[in-house]
Amino acid sequence: MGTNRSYPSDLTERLLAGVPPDARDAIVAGSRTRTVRSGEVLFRTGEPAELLFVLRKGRVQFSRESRSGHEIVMGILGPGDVFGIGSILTQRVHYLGTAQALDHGEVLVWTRETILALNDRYPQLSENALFVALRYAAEFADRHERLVTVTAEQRLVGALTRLGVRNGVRTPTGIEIRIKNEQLASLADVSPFTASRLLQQWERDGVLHKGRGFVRIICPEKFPLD
Amino acid sequence: MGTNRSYPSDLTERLLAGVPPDARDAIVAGSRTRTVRSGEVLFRTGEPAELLFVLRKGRVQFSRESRSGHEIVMGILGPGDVFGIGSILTQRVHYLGTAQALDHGEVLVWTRETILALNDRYPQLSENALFVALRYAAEFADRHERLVTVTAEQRLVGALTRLGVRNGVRTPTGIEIRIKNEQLASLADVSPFTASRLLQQWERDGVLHKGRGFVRIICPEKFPLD
DNA sequence: CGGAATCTTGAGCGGCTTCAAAACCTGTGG
DNA sequence: CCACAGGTTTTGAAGCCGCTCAAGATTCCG
Repeated sequence: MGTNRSYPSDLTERLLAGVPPDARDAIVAGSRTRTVRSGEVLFRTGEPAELLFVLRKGRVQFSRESRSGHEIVMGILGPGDVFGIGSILTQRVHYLGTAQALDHGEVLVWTRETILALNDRYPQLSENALFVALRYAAEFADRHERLVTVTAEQRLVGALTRLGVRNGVRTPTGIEIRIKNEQLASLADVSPFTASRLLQQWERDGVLHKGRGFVRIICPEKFPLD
Repeated sequence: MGTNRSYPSDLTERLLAGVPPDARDAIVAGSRTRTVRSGEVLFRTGEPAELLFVLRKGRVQFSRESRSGHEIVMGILGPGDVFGIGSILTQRVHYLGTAQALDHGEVLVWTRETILALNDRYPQLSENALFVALRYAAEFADRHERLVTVTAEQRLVGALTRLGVRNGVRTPTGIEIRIKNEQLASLADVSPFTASRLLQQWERDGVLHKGRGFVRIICPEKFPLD
């Protein structure tokens, strides 16, 4: 099996919630710690779901590629996030997106075989996975609702604030988000041009500061409301 | 507990896959059979997920209401479909859509308390629920991809063919789908006017026949390709 | 038959996207 | 230190897809 004997404070909380400490040890012991380089692809859309991941350090982009070639970013994952959940199923399924590291980082990895055996002993695993899966479903549903109801500007505001809360880091001058225009645009379902223009405008209004590869939100309450 | 002692052939297959027959009996015995009238609401968006459903007869619309008041149809469920999956979680969650019967029909219902107890004995339940949840997530992801990549016309073709496969009934003259323009439009993420115009055009081309509340696909292979 | 729900039709228009090209940053290597 | 090449972002102008809105036509049901 694996090589881990200890587990990080609560970075596996989503997967191991409600699991007693000794069982946690056993489960984490079945994983392998793996470091990933920036840009490394962990799996691709449509591949059989053979591995389960918990992100420890760094960020991972979850995306799809449309046949017209352009990338649809479905989410930016951060430490603690669980992905590759299909691997917990006895029935084989396929990954529904591509996972690609955005930074140098670290993940816990279980093989399907291992996680299935563990789930046999600790069925709480699949229950927790169900919780995670439902959260993903809810996120997709929310995003879809926004896409068909609100304007491009409102979607961009929403995407920025969500990113700020989940992936932003506090700095003396505001909340900094490491993201490129193109990713941000895709997350908000807006063209990169529209994203650029709106960011531009908000920078003039003193709401945020931006540079290549990042946005720093200075004054979130000054975002347009309606 | 409930009143059911027998279970229908494989209408609970999604929920009970991989569960041995005697266990199936026990699980189904924990449910209550309930008939629903057309138009009846089983639960609403945001309510705590207290009940688990398996649809036996009839159809159920799964939808959301945007704050601007208009309805977003997320899916049309048919016999065998499982919904209200959040009820299997120990952690309380909320329904992420509204379930409304479209016909007079019949459902199996479990209370959260019951299904949690059953899941304790038969953890296969939450694994199967995970499978279902991932399918929903995949469906949302697909729909989103279509919305941002293909045209309104292509989405409408897609929605129609999917409906035909899942909810359509064979007739001598084609595959008949019971659906109103407005539902169809929402499923395809198109305005009802656009839907009407396109259907009109396809009727002229002899691809389908339509009336109030239904569409009969005569010649699916004649749908526009690109 | 009346009335409500559903569907159609036309005209107008508007929010975004598209496209091309230029400007801009940033790390690299001479 | 400077120049260069790559990726990234900006800008402007043009256009279009599909939506909106209002009004009318149709169908169904009680």
